[in-house]
Amino acid sequence: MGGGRDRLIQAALILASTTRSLASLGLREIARVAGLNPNTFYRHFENFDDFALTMIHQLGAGLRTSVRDCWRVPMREIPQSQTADLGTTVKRAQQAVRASVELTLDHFSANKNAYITGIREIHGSSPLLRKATQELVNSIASDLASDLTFDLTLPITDKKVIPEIALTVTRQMTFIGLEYLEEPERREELKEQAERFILLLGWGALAMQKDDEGKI
Amino acid sequence: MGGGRDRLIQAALILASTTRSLASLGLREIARVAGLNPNTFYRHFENFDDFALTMIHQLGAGLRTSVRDCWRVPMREIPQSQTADLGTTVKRAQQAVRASVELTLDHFSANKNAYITGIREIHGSSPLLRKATQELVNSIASDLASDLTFDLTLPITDKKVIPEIALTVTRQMTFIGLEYLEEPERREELKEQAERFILLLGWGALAMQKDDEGKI
DNA sequence: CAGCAATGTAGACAGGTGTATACCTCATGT
DNA sequence: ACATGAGGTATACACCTGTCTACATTGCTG
Repeated sequence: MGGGRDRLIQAALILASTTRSLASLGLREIARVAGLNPNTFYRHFENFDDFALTMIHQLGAGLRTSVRDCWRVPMREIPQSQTADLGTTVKRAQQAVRASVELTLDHFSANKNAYITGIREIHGSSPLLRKATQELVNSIASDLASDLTFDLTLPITDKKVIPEIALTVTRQMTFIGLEYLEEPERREELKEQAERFILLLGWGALAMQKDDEGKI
Repeated sequence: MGGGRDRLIQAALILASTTRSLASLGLREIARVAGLNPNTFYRHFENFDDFALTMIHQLGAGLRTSVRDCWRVPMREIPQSQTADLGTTVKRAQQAVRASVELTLDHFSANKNAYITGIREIHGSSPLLRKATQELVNSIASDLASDLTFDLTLPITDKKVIPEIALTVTRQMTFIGLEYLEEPERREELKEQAERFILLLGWGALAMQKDDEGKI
């Protein structure tokens, strides 16, 4: 019988996403669900912190790379701006955002347990796990910021504002994503809400910049 | 010796904000910190859920009423728009937002333990506490939405967008507020970040509306 | 084949936990 | 003046937890 390590991680994932927070799980509890002797735990991990951290990193690495495409693929289909007139560019951007939101929320559904477990630790009680998950959020946000600047040549001059928008969107998707998972009957409404929120930020960035230029 | 009930709540507040999540605290642990016999717990509360819920409600009621003024007071000092020209109105709005953010973050500092304990349960593991804290967030957001519509007569026609902005701002302050408490050296930066984010949403709402009107 | 490292198991220990039962104290209302 | 009930305490029980030591199985490698 092999793969005890993975079985422990799988068991913890199920337990954490359905019952309590990852940090509050017990080593015996996890081993019981995994169908293993409690001591097997020590064959693979030093402490419980070690276990939880490798789990977060493993889950996080998977989510980070796969969620990136949810935004990048639709973005690539937008033509570089400034070629066509502003009206059609905006319309295409809107469609891209809609497609991105759709893909991202599908990604939440497809990785439900991982998202629930991870998000639960963002504001959780263990400083170690909090730090790890917040770094993950920051990584995903900075991926998004890179893609926004390179793939979608936005007419935004203040380069500081794009990372901020990316971080805000990523954090907000934390809330909306969990609602999406927990209240399936509101899924369409939540998609529209997320889309509107993101477009609002985009519009805001453009309008604010135009105002600043007018003043200078 | 009296006030055992309050001493239990105070003890739980200290424990929850400094060590683990409220839901994962033990009844004996709390009584020990309160300097009381474990069984005293049962004199005041049915279960642990009962205890945690009354605690959330008590803390929440206090926070809700006092945080409302952090926004309302500066808002009241803005003149009704449409009287002066758009330029000065925008400037005054910006100052009001800055003052509101300042007051709100001071409010976080003054109620640090309560905020940490509460926010930790928003995405926590106990469905009961999650529901209670999310309702609290929704209440605060809807207070803000009311004040925005009545005190600050915004030129926004689509009435659905104001509650959405209020909810988004409230949720985002969850993140920024915790960072503000945990990283005092970044406080000024965080204030500016919060201010920019809120103004971005406001600009976005106005710009998007202007665009819609142009299309009709 | 022998040896070895990795993986899993069994049993035991000290300590913490929720909760039930019983007892004490003291202010309050009649 | 005294019964009553609320708040607080002491003890005990069964259970669960993390961790230690010792033993068994497996598969690879010389």
